[in-house]
Amino acid sequence: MLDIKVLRDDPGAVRAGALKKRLPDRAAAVDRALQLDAELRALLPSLDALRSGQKQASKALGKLSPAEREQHLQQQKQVKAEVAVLEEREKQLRADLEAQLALVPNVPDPEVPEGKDDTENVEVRRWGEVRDFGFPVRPHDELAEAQGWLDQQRASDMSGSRNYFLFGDLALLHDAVLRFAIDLMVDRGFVPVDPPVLVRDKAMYGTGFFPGGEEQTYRCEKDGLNLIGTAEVPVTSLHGGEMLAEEDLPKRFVARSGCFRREAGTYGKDTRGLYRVHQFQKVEQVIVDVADRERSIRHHAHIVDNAEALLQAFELPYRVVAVCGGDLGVPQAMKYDIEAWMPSRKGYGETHSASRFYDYQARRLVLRYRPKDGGKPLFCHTLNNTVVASPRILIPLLEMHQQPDGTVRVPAALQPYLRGRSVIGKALA
RNA sequence: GGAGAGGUGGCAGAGUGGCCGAUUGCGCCGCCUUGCUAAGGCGGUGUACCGGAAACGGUACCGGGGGUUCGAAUCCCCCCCUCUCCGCCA
Repeated sequence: MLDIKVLRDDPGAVRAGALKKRLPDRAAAVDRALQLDAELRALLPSLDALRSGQKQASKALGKLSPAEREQHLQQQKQVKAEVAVLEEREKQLRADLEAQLALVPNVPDPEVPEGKDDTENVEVRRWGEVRDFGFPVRPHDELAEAQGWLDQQRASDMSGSRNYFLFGDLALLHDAVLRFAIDLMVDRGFVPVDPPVLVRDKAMYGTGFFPGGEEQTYRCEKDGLNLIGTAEVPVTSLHGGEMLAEEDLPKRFVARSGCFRREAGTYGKDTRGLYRVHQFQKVEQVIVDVADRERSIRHHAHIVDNAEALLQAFELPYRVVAVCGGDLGVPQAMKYDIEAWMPSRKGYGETHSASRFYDYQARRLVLRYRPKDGGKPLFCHTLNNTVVASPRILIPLLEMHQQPDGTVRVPAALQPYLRGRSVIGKALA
């Protein structure tokens, strides 16, 4: 949610931002919001004056004699009816304004590249070499099935497509990457969190997933709860509605959770293997800090660096891309994706997504802090990034570290999490 | 799932129809007293919106939403949450 004052001051910039995100209908919401805002502001002075009169008269009424009282009572009933009409109008306008304002996307930063979709994201840097294997490379799913580590057939029979069973050493590796990720982040000063995975609409709305993301979300209608697609939702919402002290900021969290995504509208896309699945585990980093753009930008660089440290420890080549306008979500002001090299895809595949929001989420969440100098409360800035998502990360791990005989080398950083083993799997025929 | 008690400002905690946007305490800010520290005295201190250059004025807000009333933190209804007891249970 943007401040309505930003729309009043510079509607053109907000409209242009929505268009940069390739969301023309959301750009139209800017004008609808301003129209409603103007109507509301035209209404309020007269309504307030009317209410003021009513309030005073009511107060006086308490002190009148019974005879005078009767006469004034009739007058007051009239006023009451007038106020009721205007209040109804006010309520409607406020609700409509809120709804339109919620549709207005965050304005992308100037540094966000122009572009229509992910093919126009701009590479910022690369790390690591895409080595020449010198033997036929097995796709991760074939390798994993051959090792007895993966069963997608029975998972589909049981739970539908895009589900999986992991077994044996791959199940252990899955857990190892997650635990490594948490340790890495705890070492870097983040507070570990195990959040709820079922949340009310308020948290989905507050983080900007609703309205718009309903089709991507599993919903437990009976209880009015939603399964989260990322721990960003509960963790960023953690202090929603609260007034933090500046001394408490920044807050840095690292959360591990199950993540659930319906993947509606992706039929036929990434159908193979463990790339796009309905349920996965993710370790997510979230930062809440003061309203300072420069600081947000620095945090953004840091959370990208945290993810790069993990990929480097996993010895996986990757690149960082600046996400273009058309591929940017509604609430984000700027986003970097990190993509690891995946031989079976013959390309880089997204493993991390680092977003900064400024106060867009905090406004929706009413997440505020009181500045040290005792000034007016301000909305916080929020950011988040993946630390690791698994099983997706297992794709490059298996594919890049496989050996000619079908065994898989374990990077040194992960060996402590596998009881010191440096290789997993048996020699395949 | 059943029974009860509660949800009030940054925090704690009064307030059962008009004198309440709300006593008081803590915290915070300013001034004063005081060799330092500790302690004390006086004053100030909620949020949002509207109007205003500002001073300031107005309105709304006592978990959320409806209702009764000229008037609601206070009475009624629905929902959410917290706590205690009982039941069930990984």
